[in-house]
Amino acid sequence: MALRFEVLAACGAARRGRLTTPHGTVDTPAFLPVGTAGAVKGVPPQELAASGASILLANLYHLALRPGIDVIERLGGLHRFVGWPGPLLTDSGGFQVWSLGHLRRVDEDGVTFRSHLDGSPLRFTPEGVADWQARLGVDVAMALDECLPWPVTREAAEASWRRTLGWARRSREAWRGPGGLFGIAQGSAFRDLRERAAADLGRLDFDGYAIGGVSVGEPAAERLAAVEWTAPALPASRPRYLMGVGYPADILHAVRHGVDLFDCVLPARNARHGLLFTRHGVLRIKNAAFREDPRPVDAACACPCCSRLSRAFLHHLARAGELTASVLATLHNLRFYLDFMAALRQAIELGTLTELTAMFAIRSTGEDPPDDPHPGSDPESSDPREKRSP
RNA sequence: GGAGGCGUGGCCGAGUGGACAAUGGCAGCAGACUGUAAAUCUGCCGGGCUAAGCCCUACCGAGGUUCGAAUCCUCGCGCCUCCA
Repeated sequence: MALRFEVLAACGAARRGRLTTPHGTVDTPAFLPVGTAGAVKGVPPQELAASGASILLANLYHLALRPGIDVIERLGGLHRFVGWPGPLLTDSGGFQVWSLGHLRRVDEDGVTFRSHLDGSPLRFTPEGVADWQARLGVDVAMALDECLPWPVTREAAEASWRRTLGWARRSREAWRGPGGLFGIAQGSAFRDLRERAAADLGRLDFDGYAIGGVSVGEPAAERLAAVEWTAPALPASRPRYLMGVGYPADILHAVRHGVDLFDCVLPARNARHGLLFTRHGVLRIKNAAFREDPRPVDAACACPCCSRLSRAFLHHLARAGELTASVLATLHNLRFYLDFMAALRQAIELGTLTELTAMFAIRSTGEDPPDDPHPGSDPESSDPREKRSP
């Protein structure tokens, strides 16, 4: 078996684990920064390691389109190509079935995309996707799945799951890579379907199991429910991976239900858009309130940004549209997420999970963000400009 | 001295008799973002109200023509270009 997963400690359903891959180990719960095209936008691979990342996510659809699987293979595989020697996971392109919904056609055998770059057709089948990921040499490959939009009828969700399950089976049989292969459970917002999907998938003996089909625009309650239904129904001996989630509160919630791995574009994208995560809540650095704020973004953070730069400077760079603002903010948000995950791991070992909500300014789980017309008025926040995380 | 051109909301800049509180862009104020077609997108952006409607004040200034003027005329003021 290419991957080994051990559960080192538990706290309720939450697990403190270790995933061993061909390119190194991943302490779980872990967060995977999203490097769609091979790098997190604005962050060189070396800096990523310094931020505390142990495993990086890249995207097969985007890499297959550009520069092409052949090119990466000839250049010595994905690790060498992107300059990241640690564990790598590639998403299969299943998410693009949703996000690029108008550019693809799904049939029983697979998916045909029309390139968003030049319109040329590109065929994705379970076997082809497994083969590409094997040739890239990734540590964790994802089976091709159909990520459904929300909402969707029960009939559509059921038919889709039957198809995705077939693809999962074919992927499992086709997998010849050096790393492990994860299957992805779907089921949309239907409890019995979610539970059945988890059970169906669990019988296929994957190296890990993902919960897919969330964070596609559904209400928070449904997203949380999908996790609560699916996670416990997946094999306990393998890592569980919640794809595309989320805010710290979502992550904490999922960890409490036994999820081990997460990935999300939020820390990187929000950073580029001027939204910074801090231990005192969220902060929109471009807001006028920070123009002359000499304090660091988060005094408790050791990222390159917080260790010597002021909010005022970051505010200035962001307003000036300077590239460096994005770089610094991304470095910070990633560091925040990775610190959060480290704290989560420690809390599971110590049995102090509950205290995290205060440490990282997490308001609650299981609720949509409140419609507060005056955010920042939380009495627990030391500064009215620091807003609580959703 | 002569000839011509131009002055529009914080800035740039459309509009050249009614559909104009006045297109755009920038700046400004706020918000969104969840397995990345995102360094993106959205809302507000003269003032006031018993606000999807109404009322004021507005296109350098002052007069005028007209049912009606940012748009036409006259006179100022300011700026620019060319020729001497």
